[in-house]
Amino acid sequence: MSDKQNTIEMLKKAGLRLTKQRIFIGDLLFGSKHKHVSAESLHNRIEKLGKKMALATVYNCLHHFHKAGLLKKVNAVNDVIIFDTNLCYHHHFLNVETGELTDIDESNVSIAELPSLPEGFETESMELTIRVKPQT
Amino acid sequence: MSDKQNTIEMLKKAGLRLTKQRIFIGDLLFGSKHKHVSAESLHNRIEKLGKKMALATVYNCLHHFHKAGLLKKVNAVNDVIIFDTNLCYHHHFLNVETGELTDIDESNVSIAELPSLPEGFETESMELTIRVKPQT
DNA sequence: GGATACTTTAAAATCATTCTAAATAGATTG
DNA sequence: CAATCTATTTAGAATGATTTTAAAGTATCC
Repeated sequence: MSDKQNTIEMLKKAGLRLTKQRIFIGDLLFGSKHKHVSAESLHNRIEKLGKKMALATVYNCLHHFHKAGLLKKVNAVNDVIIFDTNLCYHHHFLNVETGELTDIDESNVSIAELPSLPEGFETESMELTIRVKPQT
Repeated sequence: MSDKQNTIEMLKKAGLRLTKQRIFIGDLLFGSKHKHVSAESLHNRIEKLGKKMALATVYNCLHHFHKAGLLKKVNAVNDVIIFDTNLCYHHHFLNVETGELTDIDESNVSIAELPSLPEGFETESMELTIRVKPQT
């Protein structure tokens, strides 16, 4: 099954309409490796590949994918929203100089104790961010 | 020693000039309880107290306090920078509906294992964010 | 194929934040 | 304490990321 077919299946399953733009972006994102993208960075990549697409479309698409559960939102430093194709619970190194995120292999972290949640709340997600900077 | 005197001592020690605005903001922030503020929220509070101060001044002041080590920056959801008067290493609950942060008592969390850092990097800080939402 | 509802798009609008340049006010020195 | 120097405040303009708008385009269903 080609990548394109995979993406189409994925979008269908998620109940999203099959548009050229979504299929194109889906192909870029849902390959073998997990990726971190911002709307801006993804748009740049698309333009470099010679495709024309409105930046607003990229924003729309990322938000739709997120709502459909195909992407995870990650907090980043430089007030840029980062989307992560790795949906499972995991943690990040954040390079504070560049804003670059790197996955931390899940097996390398364990949180031994957790506090009890406030009354009437449930956990949506949990993320450990280790901010790193070049050694001085 | 009055609060005002405390603030003045604090600013002096930090090598910051003593301006009316900084002393006023210092008095608001460095009381008994730890606080989380954004420039916007702090500015609102100041206006409600009947003081006039440019929003840019609040931004400047928060950044200066941060550079001087009097405040910690915290990543938040709604692309709003939050400053925290609690300087020591600690974690947060984040209410995803309201953006409200609550400190997690340090003794309630322990991170058992940590991954090794990328080559040539050192840790700047580390934060666990537990995103919570009202129970459905 | 045609009606309908959802998408894409370019451009304008918005929101948090930063910058600019002029006016003001601490700090320092004589 | 006055003169000077330099940092800070301020209003308003500028920026940068994101969202909205309204019109044109396109997927889906019958």
